[in-house]
Amino acid sequence: MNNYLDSLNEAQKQAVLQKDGPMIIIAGAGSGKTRVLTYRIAHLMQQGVDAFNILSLTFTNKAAREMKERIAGVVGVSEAKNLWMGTFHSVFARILRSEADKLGFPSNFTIYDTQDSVRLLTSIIKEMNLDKERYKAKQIQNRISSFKNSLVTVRAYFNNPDLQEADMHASRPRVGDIYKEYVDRCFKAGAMDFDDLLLRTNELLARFPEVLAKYQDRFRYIMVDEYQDTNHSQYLIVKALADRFQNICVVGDDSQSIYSFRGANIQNILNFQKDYPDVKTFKLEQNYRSTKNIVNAANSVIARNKTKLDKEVWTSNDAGDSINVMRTISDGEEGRFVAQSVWENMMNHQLKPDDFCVLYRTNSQSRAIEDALRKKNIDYKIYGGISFYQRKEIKDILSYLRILINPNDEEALKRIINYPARGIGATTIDRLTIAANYYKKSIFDIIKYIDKIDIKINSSTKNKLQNFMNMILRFQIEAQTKNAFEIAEIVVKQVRLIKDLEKDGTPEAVSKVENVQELLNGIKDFITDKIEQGEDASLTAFLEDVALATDFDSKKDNDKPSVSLMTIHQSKGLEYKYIYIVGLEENLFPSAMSMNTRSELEEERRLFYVALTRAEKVAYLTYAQTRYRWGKLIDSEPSRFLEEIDEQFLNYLTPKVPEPSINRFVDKSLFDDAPKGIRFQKPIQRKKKERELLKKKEIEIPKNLKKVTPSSSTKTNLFDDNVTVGNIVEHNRFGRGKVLALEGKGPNKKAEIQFGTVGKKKLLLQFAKLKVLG
DNA sequence: GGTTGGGATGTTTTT
DNA sequence: CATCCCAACC
Repeated sequence: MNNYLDSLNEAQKQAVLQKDGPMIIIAGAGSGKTRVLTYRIAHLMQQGVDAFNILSLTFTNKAAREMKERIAGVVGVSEAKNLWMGTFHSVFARILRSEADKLGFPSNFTIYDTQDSVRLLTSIIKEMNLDKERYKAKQIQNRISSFKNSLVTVRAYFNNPDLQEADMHASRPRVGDIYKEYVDRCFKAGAMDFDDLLLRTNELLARFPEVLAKYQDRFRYIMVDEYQDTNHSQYLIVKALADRFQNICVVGDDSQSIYSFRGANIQNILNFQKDYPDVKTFKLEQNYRSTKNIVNAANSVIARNKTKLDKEVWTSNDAGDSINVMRTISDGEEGRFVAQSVWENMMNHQLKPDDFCVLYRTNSQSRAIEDALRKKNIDYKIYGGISFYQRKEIKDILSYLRILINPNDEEALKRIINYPARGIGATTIDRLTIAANYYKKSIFDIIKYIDKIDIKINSSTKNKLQNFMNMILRFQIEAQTKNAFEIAEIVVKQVRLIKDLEKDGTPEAVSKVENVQELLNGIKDFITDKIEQGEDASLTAFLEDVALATDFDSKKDNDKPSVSLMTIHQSKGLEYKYIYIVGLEENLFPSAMSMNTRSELEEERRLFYVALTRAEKVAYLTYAQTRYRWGKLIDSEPSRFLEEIDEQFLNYLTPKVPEPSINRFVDKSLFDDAPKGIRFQKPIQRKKKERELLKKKEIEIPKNLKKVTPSSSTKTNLFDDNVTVGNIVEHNRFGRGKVLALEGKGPNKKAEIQFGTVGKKKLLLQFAKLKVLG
């Protein structure tokens, strides 16, 4: 307990012992950064700093949890509990909850995820009658997000001619109006998106000096990990909070800045010295993680970047193996190579699956690896991709829970108001939305007062709306006396979400039911865990946890050892004995989207640096000559990063220069002006032509003629009266079936038919075009 | 108003 | 290849 300083090297020790004033720790990859942070906090506490006065901002919630555990090992569990530790988003979400009223938000505001934001924008763009091709919701969402990350509020936008001109230039003059409407709608819904959690925190601190003073006084010692990946908004929060005591310690590595696409500004770390002139700088340059070959190879690549701080990462570890480079024919073969290699290494070196990690640039690359590992019966786990909480069936249930907490949550309401189907269609929702905009109320409020306002909705639909509302109100009452798990269980049962799925019986439906079950278990675990810890176990707390959770946060320790598969971005801060970096091809890694400017390419290079420095012992770099992308086979060139590694550290498992394949003898451009093939014409093109032809024909056929022409078959009849109970009939899609019952008259006449393929169906005879077989 | 299948369309990375 | 959107159909 008191000899923790002895385990540190000189540079680490200096950083731990530096107590007051601004300081920056430049921490090379694998240099024991977490160790330093942990001990520094523990040391502060031993020096008499109250845990309540320490704020530590980490990059993931998992990192926060692990650090807290390690600190608890030094200072004890009960003291460590009082530390403020977490991601920017989760720490400030918590603060915003307690101060929400000042900003006009309810304390149980909803957190919109990206999907919610995009849906809301889609709806706004539609309501404004804008061309959705020109105003793509996803792109607009991105743009708004970047505004918020650099603190450009709606008003700031309209005061900024440059930004407006840029949008004008992109033929999107209404971006500002959309932005304004989006912000208003979020406010009305009592919702904040991810960026709002930071932007509104800035607003809170700027507008309310007494609030700023309160948190400045509380957070007397502030630490920020992964500082190279903070954005402007985060930078300002930190600056404001640290302004009084100036006890600010930032930790990071400019060579590992990889999140500029979401607003991270590498200048924050590069310019830290300018912000705090009397800053003390510490450099951790000794790498404890990797072999000499890996460290030096990584250095040789990152040396090509121009934008960087001066530092020299070195190691006293063994030289280790050379870095293996493998070329394969296809992405499929790449996967098989990885699986085979993992298997052999496990056998030859007594390793477990969790000693291995496969890294790739894009999530879609996981598939080929996955297939190969599965065939070899090697356990694996994929991180990222579509998270559990994004799945439709899960989001639907969460939307019910969100509505009970905050009935104004527009996106949640729209998801579930007609799921399961209760006869509230698109037209009704549109009318409600218009009314809500007009009265400046939420849709839920409109439903509440539907009898008191002028709205064109018929009484039976009004009834359905009121039934829906009453159901939600009933749930709300239940929620007052029951815990999050109980209420979730009630919702799932009463809304019959599972029942329909169970009836379905398809493999997809079965897995959905399992997912719902898993969600319920997750809520239960959450509650017991929180109660045990003496923390907030409310439904609001759970929903917040879910909104800000990452894949790693949900990882259970009791999972069986498995090979990890993830994107390089997600691998930040992790380490594995064996690392496979796959897909080292031009246009994939570096990405085709990130080769236009020097700074983009430098970020790709940092990404490669991060990937390689995850490895402790052995690294494999693989690339494929052909790869499926968008379902099409394309040729690939090896990545430039392979060329950039100093060759002395490499071991080629395949000859460096591939044998030219047959199609490489032929210059394809020779045929560029050849007539578009008769035989090899793309089917899509043919279909397009067919459609055009059909269109022309349709115009030529008089409409009334079509009506009287039921079908080419004389045996079918539009007003089919010769269908009787017991008939065997044939339907052109459902196949053969037996008529079980008839109901209705004339055009409304329906038959209930038992089909062999699709089960029971009720069909209107008018449309069904049944062929009576007997 | 609900369902379904075809078709268009899009993939970098994520709190 | 996979998802989303829309038209056609029920």
